[in-house]
Amino acid sequence: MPGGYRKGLAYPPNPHKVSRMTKKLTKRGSERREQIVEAAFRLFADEGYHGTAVGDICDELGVGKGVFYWYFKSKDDLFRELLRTCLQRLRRAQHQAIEGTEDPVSRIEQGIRASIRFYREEPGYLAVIRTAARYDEFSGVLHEGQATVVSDTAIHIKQGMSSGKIRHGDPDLMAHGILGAIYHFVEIYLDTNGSAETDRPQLEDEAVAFCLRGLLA
Amino acid sequence: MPGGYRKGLAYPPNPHKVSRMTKKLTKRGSERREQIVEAAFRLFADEGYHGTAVGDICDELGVGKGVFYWYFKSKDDLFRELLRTCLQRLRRAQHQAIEGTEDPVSRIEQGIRASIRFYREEPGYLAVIRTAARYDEFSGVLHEGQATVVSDTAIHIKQGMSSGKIRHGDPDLMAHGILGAIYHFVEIYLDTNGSAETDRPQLEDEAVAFCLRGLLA
Amino acid sequence: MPGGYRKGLAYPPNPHKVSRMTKKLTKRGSERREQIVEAAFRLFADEGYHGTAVGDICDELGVGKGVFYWYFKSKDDLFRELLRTCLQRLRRAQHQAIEGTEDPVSRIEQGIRASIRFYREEPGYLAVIRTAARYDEFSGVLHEGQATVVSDTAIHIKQGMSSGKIRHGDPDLMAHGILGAIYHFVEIYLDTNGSAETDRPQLEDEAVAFCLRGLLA
Amino acid sequence: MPGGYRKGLAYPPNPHKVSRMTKKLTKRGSERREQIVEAAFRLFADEGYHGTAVGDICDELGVGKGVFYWYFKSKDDLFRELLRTCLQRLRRAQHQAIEGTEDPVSRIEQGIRASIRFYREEPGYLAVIRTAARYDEFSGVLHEGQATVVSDTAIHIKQGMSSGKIRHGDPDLMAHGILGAIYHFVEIYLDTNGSAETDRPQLEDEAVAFCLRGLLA
DNA sequence: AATGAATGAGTATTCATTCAT
DNA sequence: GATGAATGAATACTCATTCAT
Repeated sequence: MPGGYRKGLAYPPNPHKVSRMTKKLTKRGSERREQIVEAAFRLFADEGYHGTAVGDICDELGVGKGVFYWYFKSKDDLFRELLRTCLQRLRRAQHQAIEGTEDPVSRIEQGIRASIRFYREEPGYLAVIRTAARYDEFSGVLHEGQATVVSDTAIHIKQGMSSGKIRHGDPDLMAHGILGAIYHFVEIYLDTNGSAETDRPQLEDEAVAFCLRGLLA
Repeated sequence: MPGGYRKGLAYPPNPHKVSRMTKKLTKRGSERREQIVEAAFRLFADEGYHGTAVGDICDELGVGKGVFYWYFKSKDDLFRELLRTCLQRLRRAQHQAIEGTEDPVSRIEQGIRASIRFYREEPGYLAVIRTAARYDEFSGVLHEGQATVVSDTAIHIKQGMSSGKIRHGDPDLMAHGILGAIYHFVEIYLDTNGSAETDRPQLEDEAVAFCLRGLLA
Repeated sequence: MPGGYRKGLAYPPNPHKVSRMTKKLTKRGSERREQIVEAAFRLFADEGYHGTAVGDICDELGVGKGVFYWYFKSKDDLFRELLRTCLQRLRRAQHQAIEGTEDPVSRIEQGIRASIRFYREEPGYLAVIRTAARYDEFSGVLHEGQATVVSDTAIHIKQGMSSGKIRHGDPDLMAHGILGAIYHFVEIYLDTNGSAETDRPQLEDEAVAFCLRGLLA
Repeated sequence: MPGGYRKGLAYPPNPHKVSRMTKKLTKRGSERREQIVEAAFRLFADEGYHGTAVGDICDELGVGKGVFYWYFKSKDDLFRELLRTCLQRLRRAQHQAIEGTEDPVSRIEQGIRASIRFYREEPGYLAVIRTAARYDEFSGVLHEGQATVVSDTAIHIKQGMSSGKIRHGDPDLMAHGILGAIYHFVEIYLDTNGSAETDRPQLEDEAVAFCLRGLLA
C-alpha cells in the first residue's frame, strides 16, 4: 500500500519485499546501479538524508522513480550501503597507514593521523558519516563500524599495556576516548565542504598529542 | 504553510508578526506555560523533535492547540528555550562542582566529573541535547553553549600551562578534545532512558584519566 | 507550512524545487490534467479561490491529493494558468469580432460588443476574472492581460484620431475608460451564475453608445 | 462557542449576540471606541481586511481583545461601519461640489471632479473602498452606496435629457458607466499609498471629457 | 528494465470569538 | 470596563513507495 509516512522518520518497513537484491545484473544494469549510488552519494553529502528525496536522485539521472526501486529496496537501504562503504574506506585507510609499523603506540598514532587525513581528503565521506550520526536509524551501522575500529585499536592498546608503554585501564574505553576526541576535532576544525577555511595543518599532531599524552605535562 | 490565511492568500510565515511583546502572565497563565514546558520536555526527550507534534503536547494537557501558540511563538521556539535551559543547568552543575577548588587541574577534573554525573542523573537533559545535535537548526544554540564551556575550560588550561602543570599546546583544542571525549563516553556508556544497563560507576575516573593523562604510561 | 518535512526541520516553501522540468505526459496523464483543470475551473468560479481547497478538487475526481501536485506546482500556479486561459479566450473573441472590419471606430465597437457577449456567454470565465481581481497576488497577471487589451484598443483610437473620427486625447486613458465602463456594466448587469435575472439584451448597444458618444447629445 | 473559522471568509454569524450596540457609552467609552475606529482604519487601509487581525487592532492600542468586542459586535461589523463612513464622506464631497451649480451637465461634471479629488486626497478612504470591493460580504454595503450615487447622478441625467443637453438613453446605465470609468481611472492612475507616482494632474479633465463626450470627435 | 501515475498520512499555524475573573 | 486565557476548525504541500503498462 503506497503513500503516507509516519512521525519521526521512518516509513513502515516493507515486510513483503523479498530480498530481490540478489538479482544478477547485466552490465548495463550494474552501470545504472553505480550511477545511482554516485548521484545519491553526492546528494546525501550535500543535502543530508532528508534533504535528498528519492525523486531528486532520479531527476539527477533523468529516470523514473521505478528505476530506483528496481535496484534498491528502499532509500534507507541505499543509505546504509553508502554508509558501509564509507566506513570500509576509512578502515582501509587506517590499515594501510599501519602496515609495516610494529610498535603498538606508533600504530595507534598512525591510525589517528590516517583518520584525520581521510576525513580531510574525503569530505564527502565525512558528510555521510555525519549525516548517519544524526539519525537513530543508522546508528546501528555506525556503531558496528565504530565497534570494529574500537576493537582494532583496543588490540594495540592491550599490546602497549603488556609492553608497559601504555598505562593500565579499560582498552575499549580508551579507544572510545580516542574516537570521540578525533570525531569532535574533525567536527570543529574541518569543514564538510572542502573549503578548509578553519583547517589547521598541525591538527594531526595536536590530536595525537591529546590522545597519547592527555593534558598533563 | 499552515491553516488560516492572512494578507489575502498567502500562507508564508508571517514576517510582520512582531513578537507581540512579551506577555504578562497571570498565575494561571504561568502555570499553564510551565505545564507545556514540562510536557514538551518529556515528549521531546522521548520522541525527538519531529516525533513530537504540537498537537501531542496539547493533547497531553487536554487543551486546544491555540493554547500552545498563546504561550509560544512556535514549536521551534519552545525547543530552543528548552535547550537553553538544559545547557544552563549543565553549566551551573559544572560551576558548582568547581567552586572552592583552586588548582586548575583539579578544576578541570571536577568539571569532567560534574558533566558525567549531570548527564547520568538527568537523562532527559541529555536526550534534549542529543536531539538538538541532530538538527542543523539548533546547532547554533548548541555551539554557543559549547563555546562557553570550551572557553571556561581553556582558561583553566592556560593557568595550568603557566604553572607548568599542563603541557603546552592550543588550549582551545585541548578543551575540545575533552568535550569530544566526554560526549562520546556518554553516548556509549550512558543510556538515555535511565535504565543504566551499560552504565559503569567508574566512568568518571576513567574519563578523567583519559583526558588528563592520555594513553601513555 | 504543510505536512512532511525536508532539510531537517523546516516547512518553508522549498526554494530548491527547481521546477522539475516540464513533465512528459501520457495520454492518460493529459486526460487527468484536463480533468483537474475542469474541476478547478468549476470550483473556483463557484466558490472563489479561497473557497476552493486543493482537497476539494481532488475529492471531486476521487483521487488522492498527491495527484494534484503531480500535475501542478501549486494551487496558485493552477489558478494562474486558468486565469491566463480566460484572458486569452477573451482576447481571441475580441480579435475574431474585429476581423474583416477596417474602420477603427467600428473595430472598437465590435470589440466592446464582443467583450460583453463573451462575459455573458461564459459566466465561468467572468467569475474567474472577478476572483482574480480580488487578490493582489493575481493582479499582476490581470494587469498584463488588461495592458494588452488597452494597447490593442489604443491603436485603434490613434488611427481614429488620425482620420479625425476620434477626438484628441490620451489614447491609453481612453482605452482604460472603455475597459472600466464595460467591466462595471458587466458587474452590474450580468450575473455570474448564468441566471440572467438582471440581464438586458440591449446592454451592448448602450455600452457602445456610452463609450463612443458619452453623455452629451 | 469560540474558535474555528470556515472556508471563504466568514465566521459563522452570531445569532445570540443581542444588539448591545445601543449601549450608552461614557465619555471615556466613546473615546476608546473612536481610538479603535482610527486604528482599524489605518490598518485596514494598509493591510487589507484579512491582513488585519482583531488582535492587531488591539495590540496597536495595547488593550486586550475583550475591549474590541465590548464596543463592536464583530470585525465584520466594524469594517461595515468604516465603509459606510467612507461612502458618506464621498457623497458629502460630491454634494458640496455641486452646491450652487444649476446646470445638470455642470453638476455631473463637478461630481466627477469631486470624486477624483476625493480619492486623490484621501487615499485611505480609497483603500477601504477597494478592500470592500474585494469581498462579496461587503459588496452589499458598497452596492447600496453606489446605488445612492447612481440615483443622484441619474437625476441630473434625466434633467439633462429633458433640456435636450443629454442624449436619450437609460439614465441608470449611464450613471453606472460614469462610475465604472472613474473607479477604473482611479485604480490605474492613483496609487493607494499617497506616493502619487503615476498620478496625472489633468486626470479630472480627461475623465470628464470621456464621460461626457465619449470617444467620438 | 523502465516509466508515469497514484497514494495519503502527517502537521504547523492563524484567528474570530467567548468568557470567567 | 477590561483582561488574559482558551477554542479548534481549516488547509497546502511532501515524499517514500507501489504498480499497471
